[in-house]
Amino acid sequence: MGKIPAHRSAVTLRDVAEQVGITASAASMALSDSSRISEKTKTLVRAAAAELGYVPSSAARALRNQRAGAVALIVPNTTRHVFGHSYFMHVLTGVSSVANDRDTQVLVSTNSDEANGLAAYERVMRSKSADGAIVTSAAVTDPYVERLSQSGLPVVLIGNFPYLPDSITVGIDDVAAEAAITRHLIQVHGTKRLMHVSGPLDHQTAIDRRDGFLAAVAEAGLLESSLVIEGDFSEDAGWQAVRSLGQGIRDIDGIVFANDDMAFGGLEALTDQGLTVPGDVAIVGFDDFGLSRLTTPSITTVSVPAEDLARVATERLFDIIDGVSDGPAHQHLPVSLTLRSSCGCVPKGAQPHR
Amino acid sequence: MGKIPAHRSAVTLRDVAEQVGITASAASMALSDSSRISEKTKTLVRAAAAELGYVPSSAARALRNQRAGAVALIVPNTTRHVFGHSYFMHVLTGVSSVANDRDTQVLVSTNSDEANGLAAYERVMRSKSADGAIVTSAAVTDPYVERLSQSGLPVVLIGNFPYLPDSITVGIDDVAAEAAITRHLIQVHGTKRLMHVSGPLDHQTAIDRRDGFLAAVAEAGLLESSLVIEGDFSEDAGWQAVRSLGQGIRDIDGIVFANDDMAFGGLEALTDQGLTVPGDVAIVGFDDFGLSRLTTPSITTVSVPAEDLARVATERLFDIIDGVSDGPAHQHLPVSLTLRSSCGCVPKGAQPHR
DNA sequence: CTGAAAGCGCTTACAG
DNA sequence: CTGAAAGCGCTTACAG
Repeated sequence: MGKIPAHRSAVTLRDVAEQVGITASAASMALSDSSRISEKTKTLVRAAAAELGYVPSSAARALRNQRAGAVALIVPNTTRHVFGHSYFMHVLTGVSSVANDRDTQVLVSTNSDEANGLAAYERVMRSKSADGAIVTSAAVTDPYVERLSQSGLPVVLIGNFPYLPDSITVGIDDVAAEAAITRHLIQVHGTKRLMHVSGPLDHQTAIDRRDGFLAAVAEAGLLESSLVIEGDFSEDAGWQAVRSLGQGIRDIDGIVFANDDMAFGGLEALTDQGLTVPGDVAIVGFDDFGLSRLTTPSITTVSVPAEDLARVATERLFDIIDGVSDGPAHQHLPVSLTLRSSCGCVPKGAQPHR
Repeated sequence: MGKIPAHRSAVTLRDVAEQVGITASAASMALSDSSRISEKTKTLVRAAAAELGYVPSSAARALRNQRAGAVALIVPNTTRHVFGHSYFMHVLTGVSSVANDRDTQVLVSTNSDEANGLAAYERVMRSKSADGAIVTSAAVTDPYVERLSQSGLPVVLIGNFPYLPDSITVGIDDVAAEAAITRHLIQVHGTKRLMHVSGPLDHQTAIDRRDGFLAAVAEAGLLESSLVIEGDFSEDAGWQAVRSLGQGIRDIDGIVFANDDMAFGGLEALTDQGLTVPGDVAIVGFDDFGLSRLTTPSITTVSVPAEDLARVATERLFDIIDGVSDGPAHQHLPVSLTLRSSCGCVPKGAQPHR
């Protein structure tokens, strides 16, 4: 009693206004630099706001403006296992940086368990906690992605969703990229008997990369001598795929793994069997989220610009939220081939240590 | 005109109430299961809400209740580099799972650049976008952590902050853990000339782990023959530390790396120089965020329960928000030693493939 | 030009 | 017991 609680004393616009001797309305206009308010008053109000440490209430603003001032990053739990931690950190970083520039909060919805009937991220949108969403799911079978993208709410998907032609997407051309790296193996390193270890084929990314592999192999007339094994993007799956061939692995001279994690596992399995990489078998991965340059040998891979994808997707999302709806519905960002040792490009030991 | 926009038609409590023929007030009470409302009306209201797809406006609720219904996970950008992606995904997962159970949103503030004077996360709190914050910074020098923890706002820190005795923290006992794993190297594997590669010594974690190492070495009477090199938790630093000794590395028979990433780099450097691990030199790491079991040899390490830390911290945060302020100010969760090949425990090749 | 009311969507304290 | 007003903190359309 008599003591002012240190933290519960939220400073409101009214406090600022009173200090200057005007109404909250006027103070509001002053802070938004309205031409109705004199420069003198504006200066006074700004000073008072700074002195009192005024920060607008996000709730009041959201309610009044009918805008949350937040975007949601939605991560279906299955996706996390499929794409790994680094991918999401890159995406989160990209989303955050764009959102920060717009003074917008980032809400992460991992949908840990879809216990409550309504998917966690559906609630986020319906409660208007966020003005729009970035979705990173890739499972072809995820019904929520479809619902969300058709809800009319501002949503941008990262990846490719050919079965949702009306959605807005930002991705890479997985087919072309996987074809390109496969061609590299064939044309530069002369591999003739290739294996592809794919991702889970209920994921568009996995489908596309496999198709890219098959296209490159077919155009080189090597379809007959090639094979595809389905994995699940995990390091373990790469290991299993190599092992599953038994001694047959010795007939293979090139392996295109659909991501780096599987390449790590495959590399381990090959080494365990006394095969050298790239000497006996050349291998390549996909993603380049940070580990592929650290293995021995380092992994040749396709560098996916995850952070840029997120950044572009978020900018697109803001455009949609703001009613700017031009721009291509489906965008592809360029990727680059990162040539390292595992394909035979950089001689072992010759590469600088990072 | 005449066409009802599909998505902007937010259903409010008033819509629900009208359908039942009561006031919004009554509908509100019905949905919150107030004893003032008859069972019959409650049933009607619930049905109407379900039919119309009513979800309460988070902004209106927040404004009225003076509660955001969200917690913030604050990640100073320096920290991300220091602890890596996996650590944050574990923390995020832990925070999300507890927040989900409480129907609370998770807001991630990465404070990408502290351009706007006020740190991004200070704005989050001041604008009442979140009711409390989990902070994962570890830099001893971070002034914001101190300000935030002394702001009176509900804040729980993950880690140890001895210089902030009034803060609420959840961490592990880094000193004891590093001492324990060092003792393991000495007592079980008989190492006599030990090196410690520490983290950046302006981080409490780095200081504590170094102190743990020194304590164990001292109690074994090996202080004379031991040395400490400061790293920065990066894989590269581990590599550099080993290299920096030149041929002197051949006098070392045990290395305690302050985290796994540095152990990876160190392992590579050792192997490059023709030294075998654990044959010539036994090494151990710290963290166990997923990669240490995949290297060859796999890395013996201290398993840090990052997700549990986050979970406990978040539960604590909710208690504080709810005014429950008992419980220890500084909590330590137990850690476990995970014995693998790099210390010499599991004979090479004998371990099952993950 | 400027003052001050209305209203965003809730919840609960108050009046009847 | 129950109906309906008041008010959370903003912003802007409206009245003067």
